[in-house]
Amino acid sequence: MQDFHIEKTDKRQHLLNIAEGLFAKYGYEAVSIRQLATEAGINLAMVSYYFGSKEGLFAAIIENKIPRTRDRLEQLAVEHISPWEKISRTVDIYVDSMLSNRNFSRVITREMSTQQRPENVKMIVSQISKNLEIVRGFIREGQESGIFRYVDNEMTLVTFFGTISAILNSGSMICVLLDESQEDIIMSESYKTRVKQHLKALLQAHLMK
Amino acid sequence: MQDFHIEKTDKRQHLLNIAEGLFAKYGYEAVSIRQLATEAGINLAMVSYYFGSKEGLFAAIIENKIPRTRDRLEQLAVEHISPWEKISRTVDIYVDSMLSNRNFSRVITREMSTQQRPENVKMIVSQISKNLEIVRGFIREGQESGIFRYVDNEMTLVTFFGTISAILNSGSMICVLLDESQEDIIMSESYKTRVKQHLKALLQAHLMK
DNA sequence: AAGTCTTAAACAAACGTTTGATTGGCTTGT
DNA sequence: ACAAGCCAATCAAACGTTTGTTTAAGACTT
Repeated sequence: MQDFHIEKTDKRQHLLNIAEGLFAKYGYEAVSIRQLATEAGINLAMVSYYFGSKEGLFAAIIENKIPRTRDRLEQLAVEHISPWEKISRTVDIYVDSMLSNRNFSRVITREMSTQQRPENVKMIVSQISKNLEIVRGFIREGQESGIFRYVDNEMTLVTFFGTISAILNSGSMICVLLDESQEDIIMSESYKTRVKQHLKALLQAHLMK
Repeated sequence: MQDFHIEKTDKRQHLLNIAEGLFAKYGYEAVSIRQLATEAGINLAMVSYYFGSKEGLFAAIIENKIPRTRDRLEQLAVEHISPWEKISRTVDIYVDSMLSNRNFSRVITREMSTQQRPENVKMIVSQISKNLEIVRGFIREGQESGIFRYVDNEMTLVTFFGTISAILNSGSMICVLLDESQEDIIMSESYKTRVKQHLKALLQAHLMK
């Protein structure tokens, strides 16, 4: 069921995509190089040839795809809109990017919950924490201008990311909760809208005076 | 660094505890039977002797420790207290049980996010969803008696569990966020209190009219 | 003495990685 | 223009480890 007509230059990227999907589904250790090679339609030696090692492949997935969310947040930071509007747009940005790059987000989440490859964790944390700092800035802004309550800002951020992570990582649980049979409902546009609406309502009630 | 004076009858349980910790830390596939045996101070053949296989050991961890949260929730359900009081006590129950059984909760979370052993996922989901049903009942109760808003109930539950899961699984992220150096701050009693307070404030603002 | 527990050793299978041969396109010297 | 040389890409095969599991003999308990 795989594509045997892969463009030469895209072969490497094709392998990266396949690997991302398999790692997201089964976890790093559970996916063998042979499985990767078979599903990507290449020889297993090519993995080492391209990336040096299995770990090299994994690192490449992370490095090549650290989301470009930062740019969008920084752009948001300098706009002349209300703090609440910034929070609201932050919800849009994160739900869109994490649910659109579902596999990647799951790989990242699982890597963070493991203490196996600390250098990876450090790198991811350093990236994400910069984003968190920006969002925390939005909350503070609202508080200093008197329209937000003084809540537990850090825990509020945890709730924000925790909600999205839960949606990404507990697909089968969500399906039972929503009485849905198919898991890919999570990817649908209407579902994204629902998640956004919920997070906005939640944060508005929590933050706004 | 291991205990060489293990009570005979507790040897099996000791292995279960060690395994739970290692699986939580590194993930199922990344932990070998040899590593398990060494850290538990037993012969590696004992794992198969006790549990038949590595998967058997894993299943035993799950089966022997499906949290007794249900009993506490069901007891809560029949008490004559306000719906909000029930939600508030639910927060206490879940934060206590999940943060006190941190390793177990992490094993469960990771198992759910994987599509490796579907029978395990099914079992876990069926257990948890019963609990969710009870909590959802509390929310409905509040809505029908007119003191709760009609929010997105399912998403609210996702936020509830997502927040606690994020705390359990993203320890290093949280530490950066809180400017803490040591990870075991998460286990401290004062931290538990903080999580509870946050969740209660959040849910109150979200739910109460 | 019987039966349970414990052990070191061995097992096949699967793992990530390396090797050496082969290919095919590109440059180079004439 | 064309053979020679080169280099990156690709492959099947084999490498040495490590994996989970089994075995068969020994030790301990009752």
